[in-house]
Parts: sequence; C-alpha cells; structure tokens
Amino acid sequence: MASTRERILAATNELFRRQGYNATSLKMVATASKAPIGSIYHTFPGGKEELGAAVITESGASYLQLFELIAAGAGDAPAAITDFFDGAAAVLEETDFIDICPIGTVARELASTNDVLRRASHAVFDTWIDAAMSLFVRAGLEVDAARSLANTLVSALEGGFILARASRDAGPLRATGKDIRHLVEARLEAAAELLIR
Amino acid sequence: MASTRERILAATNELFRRQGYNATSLKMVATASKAPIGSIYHTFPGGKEELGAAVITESGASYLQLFELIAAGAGDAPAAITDFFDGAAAVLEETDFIDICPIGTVARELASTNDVLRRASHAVFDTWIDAAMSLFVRAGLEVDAARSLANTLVSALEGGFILARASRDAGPLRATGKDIRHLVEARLEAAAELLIR
DNA sequence: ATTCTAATAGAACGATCGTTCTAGAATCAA
DNA sequence: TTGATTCTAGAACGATCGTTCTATTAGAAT
Repeated sequence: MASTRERILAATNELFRRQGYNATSLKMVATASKAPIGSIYHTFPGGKEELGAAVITESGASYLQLFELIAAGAGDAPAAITDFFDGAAAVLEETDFIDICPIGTVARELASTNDVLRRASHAVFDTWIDAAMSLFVRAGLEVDAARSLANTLVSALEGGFILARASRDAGPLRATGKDIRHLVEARLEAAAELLIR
Repeated sequence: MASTRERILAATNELFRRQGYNATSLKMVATASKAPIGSIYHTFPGGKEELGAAVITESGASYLQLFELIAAGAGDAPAAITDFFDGAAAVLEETDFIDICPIGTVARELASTNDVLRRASHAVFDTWIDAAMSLFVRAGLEVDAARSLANTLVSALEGGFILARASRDAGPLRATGKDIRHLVEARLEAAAELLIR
C-alpha cells in the first residue's frame, strides 16, 4: 500500500480536480485517503494550505513529466500539441469530465486571496511554459515567439478544460488542439522561410 | 440608488470574481450589498444557488454586449480580437488582477458538482461562442472553422485569466490575443485564396 | 527489554456556513 | 385610514469548517 503521504496527496489531488480547494474539507481528505486527521496534520503541519501547496507542486511536476513524455513520443512539435490535447480530451471523456488539471482550478479560485498558493501555481505554470517554449525553440522558433505560443498553449488548455466541463463535451478541446497546432505550424513555416532567404 | 436586486447581483458578481462561489458567503454578500439576508432570500428564494445562477446569466449577457460593442468598434474581425484581449488585460492591471470573468471561475469550481450552475455557465459560454463564430463567418470563414476558432478564442481568454492572475502579469494575455489574431488572419487568408481560385 | 520518536486516532473547540424564522417597517390600493 | 402585501432586519438553528489537543499504538534504536 502506498505511504500515508502519498495517499493523502492522491486523495486531495482528486478532490481538488473535482471541486477545487474551498469545497474540499480535511474530513473528506481523511475519509478518501483512509488517513485520520491527526496523520494529515502530522504529515503537513501547516494544515490545509501546506497540503494544497504540496498537491500543486507535486502534481505540477508529474504533468510536466507527462508533457515531456508526449513530446518525446510525437514525431515533431506540432504533432506533440495535438497528441497532448487529444490525450486530455480522452481522459475527460473516460472520467465523466472530472479529471481536469487541479492546478488551474485552485489557481483561479485562490490566486487573489492566498499568496502562498498563488506562488505555487505560478511556479508550476512557469515550468510548463518553459518546457513548451524550449520545444518550440528546438523546432526552430525564436524565443519571443516561442514563449508567446507556449503561454497561449497553456491558456487554451486550461480554458478548454472550463468549456469542456461546462458543456460536457470534449470535442471543442480537440478542435482547439488542432487550432493551436495550426498556429505553431504557421509560425514555423514563417521562420523557415526567413531562414532560407 | 440601485435597486436591492441590482446591489445584491453586483456585490455577488464582484465576490465571485475575486474568490469564486464556495468562498463567498451570503453574509459577505449582505454586507457588501447593504442588503440584509432576509432581502437576499426574498429576492432569490432559491438561496445561494439561485443567486449564483442569476449572476452567471446576467453578467454573461453583459459580457456578450461588451464583445458586440468592441466587435462593432473594431475595423475588422482580427482587430476585434486584439482589442478584446487588450481591454481585458488593461482591466486586470487596473484592478490588481481581481477583475476577471466570474463565470469561468464558478464553472471550473462547480461544473462537476452542481448541475444547475453548470447548465447556466454552459448557456452563457454558448452565447459567446455563437457571437464570435458569427463574427468570423461574416468575415468570410466557413462555419466549422469559425466555430472552432470561437471556441479557441474563449478558451484562450478564460485560461489566460488563470495565468495572468497566477503570475500577476497581463503581458502574456496580450501576447495570446496577438497569437489568436494571427491564427484568425491565417484562416481568413486561406479562405480568401480558396475563393479566388 | 527499554526507551524514544513517529504515526495513528478521533473527540473537542470556537467560528462560520446556508437556511429558516419571526417581527417590524414601508408601500400601495381601497 | 385601513388592510394587505412587499420588503427589511437579524437572531436562531443544526451542520460543518480548520485546527488543536490528548491518547494510544508501532517501530527503531540502544
């Protein structure tokens, strides 16, 4: 069986995904993780806030791994984009639109009222944007364009989760993936043409 | 002075923007709107849920109006996009990153646990997507491409709010607006070329 | 075997939640 | 002016919140 800490993190992660930070009580976490409240406070002395920050940081790192994995498996950068959006859309459908990114949910809910969790979310987003940016740079884009596209990619993904969950339809998320892919391809072609001349 | 109903809606709208649905208590709404709890339940007999649905529906309609206004004022469809993103970014900076769309926040928080508010958000998003889609169709795109782009536009905006709030930087939101504009322009050029041949 | 620390377990605390309820004030029709 | 209705006002209710606290158990170290 997984360690207590891992069980608590996994349970909180799922609860955050489903309903966010404020709607998730430590009693729910205790029940879902089969860890008593005493163990939660033993593992995370800072209480709910420390637990929330840990969930953001650690699940952020695993999403980064997933992105790198998909990018490595795809033929090129444009293909990586649609692979990533298609994968997210498939997970959404398989989990009845519950399994979205918990970090975006918590960030949107708390970034104006809790600076600890805002900073944690910000740090995670930065790692994602850096990863996507360097993928685009390696593909041939200049840094500024790559950074902007990376931001747009993450924005479209996080916003796409909102629309998909509200409409209970992952189709538009796939279409958005294609749009972003097309955008990247257009930028890459423009950069390649510039290079030839 | 505004009517009691209007004061309650305006106060709730601002609280939702700042901190979402779950973190907003009816006592806060009562204080901010200077309306006692009795008046809130008199105006919205269904309690917090009915109030939340009304905020989503009515503020959704006013954002739609804003979009139409900006679209009418801009020279063409691509310009409307950057105008819209730039306007949102300016509002963010002016309000210390508090004044984002309350509907996306509530939708992401509740769409998996409250079907009434999920449907309300879904209906609002649909009106926005329809408006953007018809703007793109009028500009010369075919319906499917226009619908996809409209979805991508709203996704990038809603996701952009998350990143902007987390990083306390509206710059990436403006850059995303330019990216989406570029995407629309590329699609329009492709459609125009197809028409000429 | 004994000690000491880590971990488990959940009752108890004050605060606050959404909602209900009663009572009074204001508004308007007659 | 009277009577009915609408609206305001906030105390009260049970439920639940995050946190603290006291015990008890488990496991490692000496």
